[in-house]
Amino acid sequence: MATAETRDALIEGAIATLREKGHAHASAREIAARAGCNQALIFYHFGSVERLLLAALDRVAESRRARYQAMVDESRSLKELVRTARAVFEEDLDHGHVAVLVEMIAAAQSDDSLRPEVAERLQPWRGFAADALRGTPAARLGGPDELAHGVVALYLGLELLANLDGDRAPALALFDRAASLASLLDLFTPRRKS
Amino acid sequence: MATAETRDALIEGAIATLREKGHAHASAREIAARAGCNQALIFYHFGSVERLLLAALDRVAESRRARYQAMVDESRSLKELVRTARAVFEEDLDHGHVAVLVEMIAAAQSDDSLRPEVAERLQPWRGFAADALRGTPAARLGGPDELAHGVVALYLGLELLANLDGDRAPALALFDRAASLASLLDLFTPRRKS
DNA sequence: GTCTATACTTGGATAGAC
DNA sequence: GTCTATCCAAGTATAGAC
Repeated sequence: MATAETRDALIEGAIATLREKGHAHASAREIAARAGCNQALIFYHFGSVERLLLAALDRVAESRRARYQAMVDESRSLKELVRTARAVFEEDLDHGHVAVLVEMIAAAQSDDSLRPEVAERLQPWRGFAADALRGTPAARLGGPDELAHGVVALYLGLELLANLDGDRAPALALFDRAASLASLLDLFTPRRKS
Repeated sequence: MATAETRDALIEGAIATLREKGHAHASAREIAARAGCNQALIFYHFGSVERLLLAALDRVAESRRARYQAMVDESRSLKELVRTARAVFEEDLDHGHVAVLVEMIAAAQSDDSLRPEVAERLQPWRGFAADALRGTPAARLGGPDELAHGVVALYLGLELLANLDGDRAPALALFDRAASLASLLDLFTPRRKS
């Protein structure tokens, strides 16, 4: 098989494994089985399991970033932004998109070689969240950068709790409260950036 | 040695290991070395490594709950509550108290046997946060239960990001913004619960 | 209650045939 | 480029001596 196809299958296998089994059980043998190929190929193509997992993280992060960008572009008010965020949150939970990210972030917490790699790949998210808030009435509540940091942290925390409890209702209720608050803020500054 | 002392040493060893090496490297051998005793004793006293880790989680969770309760009791306004929360957040980061919790929550994400145990042990935190907010002007922004869920999620998320980046400044800046907002809310409802 | 010794399992990684 | 075979390290858990 061509190199590109095998690499692709391995990356998809790694994503599926991280999502369903977590970083702790994302072994070379498990991933290779899902990719339908041999365990040794991981080391041939990626050098180590860790580097394959980082490639998987790259793919998920980019795919989600694109999705979030589209979400922001479609929203014409802060309230709309919050409501779409709620929909995307459910989408992420249903498909386990963010679960992959959370697994890698969690694993990086106490792994010195993984930490800088994961941190670098999470960087765009903060910039993205800051852009989304800029020009929005929410920016009146604080600097966009600080607010963006909080939004990312909250999103990750809500994902963590929703998976833990197997119950997304509290998170969704919070989104709804935020939407009410947002529509209030929209009254004073109804228009978003030019 | 007496049973109680060995159990205690093992629990402390488990806490230290979770904090410094994470759940992935919290093995029986590593923990026993820190406790200054033999690996086999873990199975004699706790039955399995997992059950020892849960005992460690119990101890940390209870110790933090007591600390947070004291913090809430000392605060006379929402602004004071936020400022003390900021101080405790730094305390948690410095000593790695919440790191232990985060490790267990993260590990529980994709471990069917761990998930319900960890979820049960996190339960009091939401109730605690809800109590802290009740009677506070923050309750005007939404139901205390929903808000409490958000506060816990945000706290965990901020811890995750601060450890990842090795930089707590963005989190602290966020606390400061929240304090400003809180003092504004205090103007309208200066007094807390009777 | 605590130790040593050991059985058993899983996983990362490499060598070498094809 | 992909496979089989294999080495080696690390981990859980138990048996049995002390």
